[in-house]
Amino acid sequence: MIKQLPSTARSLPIALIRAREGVMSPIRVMLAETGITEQQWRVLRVLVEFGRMDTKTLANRSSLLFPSLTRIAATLRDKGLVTQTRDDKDRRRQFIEITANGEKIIEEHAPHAAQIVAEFKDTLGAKSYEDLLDLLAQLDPGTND
Amino acid sequence: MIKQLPSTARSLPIALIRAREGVMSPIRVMLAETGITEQQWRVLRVLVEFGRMDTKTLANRSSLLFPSLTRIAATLRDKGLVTQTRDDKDRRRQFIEITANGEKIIEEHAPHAAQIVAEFKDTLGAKSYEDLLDLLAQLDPGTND
DNA sequence: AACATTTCCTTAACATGTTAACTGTTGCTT
DNA sequence: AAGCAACAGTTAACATGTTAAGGAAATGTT
Repeated sequence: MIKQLPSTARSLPIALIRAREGVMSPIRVMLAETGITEQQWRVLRVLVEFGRMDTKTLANRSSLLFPSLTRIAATLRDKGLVTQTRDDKDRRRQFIEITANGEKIIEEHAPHAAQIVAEFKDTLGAKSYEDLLDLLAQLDPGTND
Repeated sequence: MIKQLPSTARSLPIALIRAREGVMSPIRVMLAETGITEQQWRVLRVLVEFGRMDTKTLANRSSLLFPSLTRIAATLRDKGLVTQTRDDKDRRRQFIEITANGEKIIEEHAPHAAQIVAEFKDTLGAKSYEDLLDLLAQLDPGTND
């Protein structure tokens, strides 16, 4: 019997995709004028929040897989938005740091981004919004971070 | 000021990504033994649930963009899991239908998939689980479907 | 009928997701 | 010191996400 699966309308994975699409849609419009992608924005934001860090930590905090981050870091470096430096003590490791130009992009668009987020908070109501974040956190495998 | 943005730990887009990753992780393990991808699984599931339909409707119900569906449909056709036929009345349109082999894959793995979903339901509790789906639906742009 | 417009779908181009194989370093063992 | 496992990153290969352009068929307008 196939009815063991929930209808696609009430499928958790699909609901997550659609919600993400709904949230990202206006954000993508905002990002279009920055010239960087959603993931690049995420990386820069993490760098602004936490400062210079090694690639592994950056990948985790940005919720990106390693191979993706390798490519994204190269792109950001070519755009002059971050710098990459080797660790002298452990030459396998690499540190990534945001540049002034990188910070500028985040700063210039932070208000707009904040406004978009605020609108979703209004849509759901403050309490539901926090509840949602809590529920989503429970589904997150790396709740240990 | 950059503090206008919420900490990445409480960012809605990032929370959605991480939750999705948490949910998809065990599902991907299950899919690995089917030989099809997550999106291909989604397309087949929609076809099982609703039957033969045109590409546009299939794309919407599968939460896939058109170009993606074009490629996925071609892949599934090559694997013999779906068939594509032109509409005689409107030869622009194309109908896609699941094959017996396609149905077989869904049926054989539906119990496992249902079990994975059930475990998440247990984790959150039945009520929270439904609340979550409701909240996610509010973020979905196409709540009209 | 001729034309532009719309619709359904495909292709193209670039970025990312995902898994696996590979390189270079460091650390540990013997 | 030689050998080997573990670690940090990279590269490769294939599939998908995303936006834009293209192609073919249907529709609307004049």
